[in-house]
Amino acid sequence: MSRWEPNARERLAKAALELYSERGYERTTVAEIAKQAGLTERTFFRHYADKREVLFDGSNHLQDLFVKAVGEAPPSAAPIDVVAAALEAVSEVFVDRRPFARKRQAVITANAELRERELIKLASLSAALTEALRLRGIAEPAASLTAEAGIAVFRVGFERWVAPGEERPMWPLMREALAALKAVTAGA
Amino acid sequence: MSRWEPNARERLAKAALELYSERGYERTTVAEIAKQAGLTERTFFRHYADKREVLFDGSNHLQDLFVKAVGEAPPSAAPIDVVAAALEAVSEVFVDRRPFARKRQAVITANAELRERELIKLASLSAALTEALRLRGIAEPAASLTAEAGIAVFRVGFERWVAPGEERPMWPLMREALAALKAVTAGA
DNA sequence: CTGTCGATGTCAGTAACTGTCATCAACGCT
DNA sequence: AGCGTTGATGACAGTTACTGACATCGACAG
Repeated sequence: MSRWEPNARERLAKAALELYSERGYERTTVAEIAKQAGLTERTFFRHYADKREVLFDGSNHLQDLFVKAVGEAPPSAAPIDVVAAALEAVSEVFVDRRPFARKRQAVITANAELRERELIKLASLSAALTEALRLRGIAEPAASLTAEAGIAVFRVGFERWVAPGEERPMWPLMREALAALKAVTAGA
Repeated sequence: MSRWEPNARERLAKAALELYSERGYERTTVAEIAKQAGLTERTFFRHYADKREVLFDGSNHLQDLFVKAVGEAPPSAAPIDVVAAALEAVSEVFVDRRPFARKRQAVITANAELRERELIKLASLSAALTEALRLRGIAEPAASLTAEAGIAVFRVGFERWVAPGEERPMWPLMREALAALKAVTAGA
């Protein structure tokens, strides 16, 4: 018999999302989250660096997926097609996650601090993508710009995918966004 | 004779940049900044919403410049050319600001909280750009993607412009970044 | 049976940020 | 000249995010 209930980290993440949804991020204290999870405030900060981070536990996983997909693309593929392949691979793991994503995104969108954190996670993703593209022999600034463009497509596609009423799967939305970007940068 | 020294806001911004540069952002307290400026901590928070915002006083001005330049582009110009024109206009105002920009950027790059704030300012810029493009009749998602692409170019170009040893003016660097983006999204 | 380990609790402390009230030069009005 | 208002600042108390240090005690290896 264990001394404590297992899965402290997951309990904290769940409690945080619930409370942020109900009362709003700002009117929720860390002490309340910890109490809801049957823990203390100090333990919360042992699992998450700060009050925002608890909503971004999956971002490392997402980043790994992107990098892995880039690494597995055919060697001959053009940079933009590598990114497209990564977007397709990533889209798959979001199937069945839309209800959770919507709840989480509503919380993030409602608070500036959380939007900041989301942006730096996307920037980190972009940096990892840049590095993965460079490993394929793509030079700067093409690598950075391809990565930034890919993240821009991901952002726009994701926004539409979580939008209320939207029911199409993620990949077609990403493909549309990518096509729109290509059309726009083509010049006229 | 005035009751207080004038330009409290500017004094605070100057003191903050100096102290952040010398000791680092985290080891500087708001009380120290205020004291250096001959004011109190409470007054600091009357001028700036938080400890980060004091480094981003100019971002509204930059945003206005972007929007204004988009509005003044020839009506027949393609979206990407409108953004290019805006980048050129914006580049002009950075002449003579490179030493200041380098000092400020060094502080921001060294701290995650400040990078977050910088990212949300760029996101706000992107949103304003999107709106300005929509006012020209450009539909979604082309407007968003053009704006995001423009900001990506600005980011890459700016990064090179502030890099140590770089002496070329801003606009050629922006032009190069834009050309690289076009090359990359063209598909190869 | 015993010693180490690891997750948690407890507690004190710092600093960012906020609400509230007081102060007092400047300024306009009579 | 007198006087009420205004606006920028100071003073001060309070909340809460976050950190460091030390204590606790089941699990587990030997």
